[in-house]
Amino acid sequence: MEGIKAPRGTRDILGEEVLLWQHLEDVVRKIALLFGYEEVRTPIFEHTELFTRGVGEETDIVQKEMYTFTDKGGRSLTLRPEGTAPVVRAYLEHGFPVHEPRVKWYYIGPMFRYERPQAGRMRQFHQFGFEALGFGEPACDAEVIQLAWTIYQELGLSDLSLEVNSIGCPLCKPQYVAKLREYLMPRRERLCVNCLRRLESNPLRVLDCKVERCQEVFSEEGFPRIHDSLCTLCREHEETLFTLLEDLRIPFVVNHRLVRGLDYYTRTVFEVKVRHLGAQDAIGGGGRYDGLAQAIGGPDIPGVGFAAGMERIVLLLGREAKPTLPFRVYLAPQDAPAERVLLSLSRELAAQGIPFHLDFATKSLKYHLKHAQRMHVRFVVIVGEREREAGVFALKDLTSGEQVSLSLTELVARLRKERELC
RNA sequence: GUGAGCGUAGCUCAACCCGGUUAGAGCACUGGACUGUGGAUCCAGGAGUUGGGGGUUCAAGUCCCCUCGCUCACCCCA
Repeated sequence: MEGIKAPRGTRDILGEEVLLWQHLEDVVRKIALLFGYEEVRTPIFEHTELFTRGVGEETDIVQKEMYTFTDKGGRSLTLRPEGTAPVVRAYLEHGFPVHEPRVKWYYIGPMFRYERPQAGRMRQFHQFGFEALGFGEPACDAEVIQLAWTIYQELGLSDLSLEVNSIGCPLCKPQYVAKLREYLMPRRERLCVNCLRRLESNPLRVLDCKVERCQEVFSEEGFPRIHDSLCTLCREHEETLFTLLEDLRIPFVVNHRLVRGLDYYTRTVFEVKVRHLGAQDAIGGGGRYDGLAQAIGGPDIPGVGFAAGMERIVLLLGREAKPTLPFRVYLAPQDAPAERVLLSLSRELAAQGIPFHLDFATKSLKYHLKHAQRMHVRFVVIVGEREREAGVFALKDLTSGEQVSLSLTELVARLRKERELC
């Protein structure tokens, strides 16, 4: 067929699924407000350089997943693959380091990565995220994790696991990388080709290799743990965070192999996983990125944040109870004059804050009632010749089947009451 | 980028192995039985270039090849 379809890796969100998305967004905004995070909206595309420098040349995102294009002015632009670098760019661009160095922001919106789609992975996907810029304290790491945890709880998600690790800072990370390389080089025959490549380009990433033979190497006695290479400050940071998480009664496990894909992370990294979601089981992750602001040309500003995948969360929400449909009144005119009456009524309902669906007289009453039922609407207002002559509105309750004649004021009062009860 | 599975009506599927007339059914939709009253029942109707192209054959939805798309997995992540 010549019909144009949504491009690969994109999709339409419609029908009842929209209610799930709205619910998720409502919860995110509510919890953000509670924790004092303000919304920031950055462009969907940025200069490519922001991501190559901010996310890291060696990352999968930059090497193979970016939607990069040249605009008519010859600029290289990229559809944002993640939210943190743009937020930090906005922070720097608007001079926050000088006039308000400590901000807590959140965002919700689409991200783009060129990958083969599969369950829970799309080329256009959506994330919400929180970023605390200018905060170097471990308590802020704890707050961000608590924020994430609170949202998942508010959404009623269960079976979640939180993994935490520290990958050090520019002082101690290189020392560990050196140790790691030193340990692995004599054993390189036992590593997969992928790990051999990463050992050169991005050594930390070998840790989360899933090849069993590689993991055997990493599990052996004497394999250097990143934890043992942390400098004093990083170690203190980590210990404080763990204590605070325990205070907050947020269950977590330390995963010494958790490194995460983006180059900008320092110290704390964490990931939230869920069972029963197929291969793509991470529904959120984040960490500290004290080097990011400098990497994209700003001053030395610490930061910590997290991002969550909304498609994956909606998949989980969809398995729970169906969303409750909003209250709505169906307006069913029987003839042209009745359309005028109901059109006027609709203006009154709108003024009173009562949602409605107005259909038109080209359809039979039978159609209207059937249609109203299919829309899960409980109340139908019918106006035909009889009602017009009597100057009333017929209100039918589809649940009980009963029907009453009401004046305009009675009708509005009744509907307001029903809406309250809903 | 690699691998596997799958593409038939708006949706779910049948017919495919083993080629054979006009590709069927349920749901949904529209109308009617019921000329102003839904859910049930019955009847009727619209709807398909069987993803696209090529090949084999007297004959292709069915077999073969190519291509596009979808799905899942690898990779990696959200």
